[in-house]
Parts: sequence; C-alpha cells; structure tokens
Amino acid sequence: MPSPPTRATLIEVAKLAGTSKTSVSRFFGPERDKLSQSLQQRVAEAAAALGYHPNQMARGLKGGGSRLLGMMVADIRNPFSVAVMHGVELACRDVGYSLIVCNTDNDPALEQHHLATLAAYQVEGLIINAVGQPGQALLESGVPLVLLDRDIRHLDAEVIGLDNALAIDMALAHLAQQGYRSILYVSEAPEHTSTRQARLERFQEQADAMGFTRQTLMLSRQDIDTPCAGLAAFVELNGPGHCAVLCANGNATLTMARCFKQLDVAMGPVGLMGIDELEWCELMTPGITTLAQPTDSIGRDAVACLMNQLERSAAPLAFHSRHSPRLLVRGSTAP
Amino acid sequence: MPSPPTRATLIEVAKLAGTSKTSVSRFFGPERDKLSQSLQQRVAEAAAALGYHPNQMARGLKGGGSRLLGMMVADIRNPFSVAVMHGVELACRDVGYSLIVCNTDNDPALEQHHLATLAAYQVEGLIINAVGQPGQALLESGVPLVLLDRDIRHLDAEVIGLDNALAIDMALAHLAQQGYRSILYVSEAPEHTSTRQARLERFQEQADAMGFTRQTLMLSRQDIDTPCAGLAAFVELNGPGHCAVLCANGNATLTMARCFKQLDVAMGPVGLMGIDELEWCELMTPGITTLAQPTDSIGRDAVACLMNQLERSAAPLAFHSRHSPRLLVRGSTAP
DNA sequence: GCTAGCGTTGGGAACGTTCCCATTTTCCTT
DNA sequence: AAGGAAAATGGGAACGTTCCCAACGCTAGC
Repeated sequence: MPSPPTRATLIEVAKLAGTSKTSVSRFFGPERDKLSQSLQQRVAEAAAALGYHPNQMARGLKGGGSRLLGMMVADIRNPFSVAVMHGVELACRDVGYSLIVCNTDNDPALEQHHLATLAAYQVEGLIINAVGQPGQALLESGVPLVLLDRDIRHLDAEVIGLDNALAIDMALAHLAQQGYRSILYVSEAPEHTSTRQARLERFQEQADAMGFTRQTLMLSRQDIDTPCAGLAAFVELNGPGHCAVLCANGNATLTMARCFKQLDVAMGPVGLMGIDELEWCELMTPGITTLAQPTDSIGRDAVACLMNQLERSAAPLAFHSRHSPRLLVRGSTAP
Repeated sequence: MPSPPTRATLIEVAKLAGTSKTSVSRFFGPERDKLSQSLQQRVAEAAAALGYHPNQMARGLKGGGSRLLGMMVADIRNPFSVAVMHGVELACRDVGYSLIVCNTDNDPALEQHHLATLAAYQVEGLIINAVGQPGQALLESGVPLVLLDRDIRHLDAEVIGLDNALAIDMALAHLAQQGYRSILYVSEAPEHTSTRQARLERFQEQADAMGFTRQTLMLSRQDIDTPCAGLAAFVELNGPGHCAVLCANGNATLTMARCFKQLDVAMGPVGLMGIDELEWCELMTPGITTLAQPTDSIGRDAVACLMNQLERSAAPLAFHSRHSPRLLVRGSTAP
C-alpha cells in the first residue's frame, strides 16, 4: 500500500531546518520578525519542502485560539440569509478566520443543539440569526456574539441589521408620493421575531400619522388561499388606483406576487412593494418596487463587530448596527 | 470582574464524579456501555452539573478525528448550490459531523487558499464544487473527497450530481412532444466546467438524432445585449410557433427570461425551458417549464459517499452518483 | 576585563483529549 | 473452593502546538 502520507509536523520541519520547534512555531506565528533572516530562510525552505501547514486543531487546543467563527442561520434557503452569509464569508477571509455554518431550519431545538456543537469547537465568536430564545446557555459561555437581523429579549448583544423604522418610513413616503391612500401591510407572524414586530409597529404608527387607511394581513404556513382572500377583500373595499400592498419581507412579497397572479390583479393600479430585493422582482412585469438591504455590508459589519469585541486592545474596527435600505422603484408602484 | 467562567474539563468532571478521566472519556465516546450503570449515572450527573461538553479541538488532536467536513462552493449565491448545501447540512447533522463552508466566488486562487485552510482544520472529508483544477494538493492530502456537480480531469473521485444526459433527453422529448422543431441552446461558457460540456455535447448529439434544427448561444459576463441579439436573430430566422429556447442552468434561464421580456417575445409561441428550478419560474406568466434537480438528495448522497469512504468497515451507505431530474411543465412550452 | 543588557534561540511544560495497557473486581466453570 | 476469563476501571503516554523562562552570544559601559 502507498503509505498514507501523514501530514508533516512542527518537529519534522524543525529537524530538517536544523533548529528547534519553538523557532518554527514562531515563524508561523506573529513573532516571525524575532527570527534572524537566515533562520527564517531555512525554516521557510524546510516547510515548503515538507508541504507543512500548522495544525489548527493543536493550535486551538493550546490557548492559541481556534480562529473559527460560528454562524447560525434560521433558514439557509432564504436569499437574504445567504446574501448576508456571503458578506460574512468575505470578511472572515480578510481577518484570517474560518466559518462553521449551521442551519436551524427555524427549529429552536436544533438551535440549541448547534449552539452546543459550536461551543465544542471553541469558536471565538458567534453570529446568530436567532429563532428561539437561546439566552442562558449563551450568556454563560461568555463567547463574543452578534445578533443578525433579529433581537433576543434580555440579551444585551449588538444587533446588526436593517434600520427598520427608516425602511418603513421610506416605503410609506414612496407610496404616498405615488398617490396611494390605503395600504395593506403583509407580514409573517410577528410574535417571536423582533424585526417583524419593529416593522409592524412602525407601520401602524406612521401610516396613521400620514393619514393612510391601513389594514394588516398575517401569513401563516404555506397556505395561499387565505392571503388571496385577504387581498381580494382589500381590493374590493378600496378599489384599484389608490390602494397598495406593502410586504414586510421577501417571503411576504413572494406570497403576494402569487396572489396577484392568481386573482389576476394588475400591479400598479393596485400597488405592490416589498422589503428585500430578489432577483425576479425586476423580471415580473411591470417589475416590483423593493427596498434592497445592503446584505454584504451587514455581513461584513457583523464580523467587524465580533473582531472588535475579540481584541479590545487593538484599534476598534468601525461597524454600523443599523443599515439603510436602497429604494428600487419599478412599475408595481405606478398607479 | 465576574471571572470568565472557563469551560469545564474532563478531569474536573472525573473529580466530581469520583472516578478517572478515562471513564469520563468513555462515557462521551462510543464505549459508553462498557461502563456500569451506576458509573454512567454518576458521570452524567457530574457532567450536567458542570455543563460539560467535550472539547472537539482536543479530540481532533488526539487521533479521535475532527468530525468536521469541508464544503467548497463555487458560488454561494447560486440557489442550486445553496439547496445542495441544505441537503449536506441535514446529512451532516444525522451522522454527527459539522460543516465548514467555503465560498470560492469562482476564483481558482481562492480555491487553493481555502483548501489549505480546510486541511489545517483536519477535515475528515471534502465536498467540492470545483472551479479550477486543484488536483495535486488534493491527491497528496489523501482526504476522502466527493465532487459536486462538476468533474475534475485526472482525478478519479466520485462525482455526484444530475444525470446530464437524461436531463437533456427529457428536455428534448418534451419539446418535441410540444411540437417545437428548432432549438436554441443557451449555456454559460463550457470550457472549464464538465457539467456544461456534458450537457452541450448530449444536446448536440440528440438534437441531431431527433431531427431538430439547432443553434447554440454561449453567455459571458453580465452582458445582456448579446444574448438578446442572439434570441432576436433566432426567432426571426425560425419564426414563432415552432422554435424554443433551452437553457443549460438557472443562470441561463434568468438571462433568457430577461431577454424575452426586453424584446417582448411571448413565452409559449416561442418556447422557453431550463434546467434548474427557481422559485420565480412558476410566477412568471405563463410559468417557465423546468427540470428540477433533487438538490436535497444530491447533498445527502454527497455526505453518504464520504461516510462510505471514511468507514469502509461499517455497512456501506448507499448513494447515487447520477440523479434524475423532475419535469415541471408550465405555460412557457405550450405553443 | 567584567558585567549589564539586548537580541536570539532552545527546552520543557502545559492544553484536553484518546488510547494502550495494567489492575481490580466479578462471576462462571470444573 | 479455586482457577481463570471476562468485565470494569484507572494510570500514563501520546497528539501538535504555544508559551514561559532559561541560556546563549554579542555589544557597550564602567
């Protein structure tokens, strides 16, 4: 058998370079300059010859830190989550960390399970798009953490995400400007999700303040008939031309787009607008107006925030916790 | 300061349970049954009291295996990749492994970088959706690996993905049955991607064999005007009613859907069909016919294949390397 | 010329686990 | 009742790294 080419170790490199393990260790750590030029040269050559790479497991064990970040996503098939993850990945690479990704599929039990797993791998930081209330275990562990998009009650961690109030304000301003007077606000169940609550509350306040007629529709499960009926009733009551639908997130937009199609309601005469940009929003005739979230920035800032907590000595990296959306105007809000 | 509650170790649990580290180690390993009932009880209590979880870093160091799998994705924002990743995640959870995800953004250099990183974390298996030709380093490492969707030349690893020939055959059969006689095949550049080549070749063979008039269009970059011109020329040449566009993957479908819209070509009279199902395909009037890939199964089988290599002693898990697509017929292929 | 100080280098002890082996206990067999 | 195997338990040496501290070779100051 062709002998399993077991990975080279620090010691072997040291032997080949004619020096000690300590020096080789230093070469691969932050103290490389403490070594003389000639020694650096020899170690570099030996390492290259052996194809040596430091074993992160061993590093992580001995105080050196795992250089691992954990990310928990509530629904990995949600394009918004993936887009943020992309930003997180990018930022990780820049700071020399790697990422373990866990998907909870919106199951609090799974969330707990994954949290334990991540702890077992000694992750140095946690980026959490929460579904349940995984409070206690987290607090105990003392690992730096950042909340993504959603807040968790009684946990004073930084929350990075959209400026929800601003987003609602921008949406209402746009709808008002386009001449709509009645709004149907569509959201998934807000009970356990801070973001949905924040948007809903702001909508109710501001819609009243701006003199809109308003109505809300809460989605549940995959059911398509109930929202359709809701839309039909809303349109019948207000008549086309001055009424619009505002969707709280991408899922709501998808559902309502289906309803428009199923009921053969024309977009524009009845307005349609949503938070979250999706690749097909531009494609649907006449195009759906959206508020795009700066997903890459959100992801990057989550990592920056973590790094900030990690090395409080070093220059604190700047990050924003509330991000502004970008308005993409399309035909669906042209009466 | 509220003392950083350092994580409990094996030794502390052993002390509290009044036993040795070996026994505690056994309790958390596969030899739990070798312990007497009473000892199991005591260890369980002590561990619970201390909130103990085994340190995976230490486990990984000492022969025990990292229980880590690495996954490299060429483009994390591609819905297909994410869907497969979901399946991989699911399967990992079942077998008690965790997943480190790396995104190469289609950059071969980044691919090499991430490969080295994954090796450093002693991953026990690699799931690779390749972009370059990362051959040598991989072969040397001797880590079990599975290729996702795309083959790599001169590397005899298992490739898990769609049965490309079958997919093309199904598409052509459907288009023939609907009465289309001319086909424009649209794909991204096939040069460095085995999957694209396989589909293209099969298309050319089978289209000829079935007596279709055929034409191909290769996409590059984000350019939208060239494909639009291609579509316009194709339609003009063949006239509506008997000509259809077949898209090799989701990206191609998106691009062509844009072209249809931009040129105001009606779907159906000019057929449109694509490999890969996307959530908006059903939404676009009159709906786009697609061949859906069984993404969850593909992901699960990738992990199964890895496990199979990992424990060649245990009952070999069954997996399929070529998966069949599912045909979703919609209005875009009704002349 | 001897010592203080600095820039380099190396030796050894951790880190938390698993695994090999030795030891103790239990219980079956003749 | 004694012998022995089998079951249950524990002690110590790894695993590959980092970190503390000691040792070395210089230059410089007295």
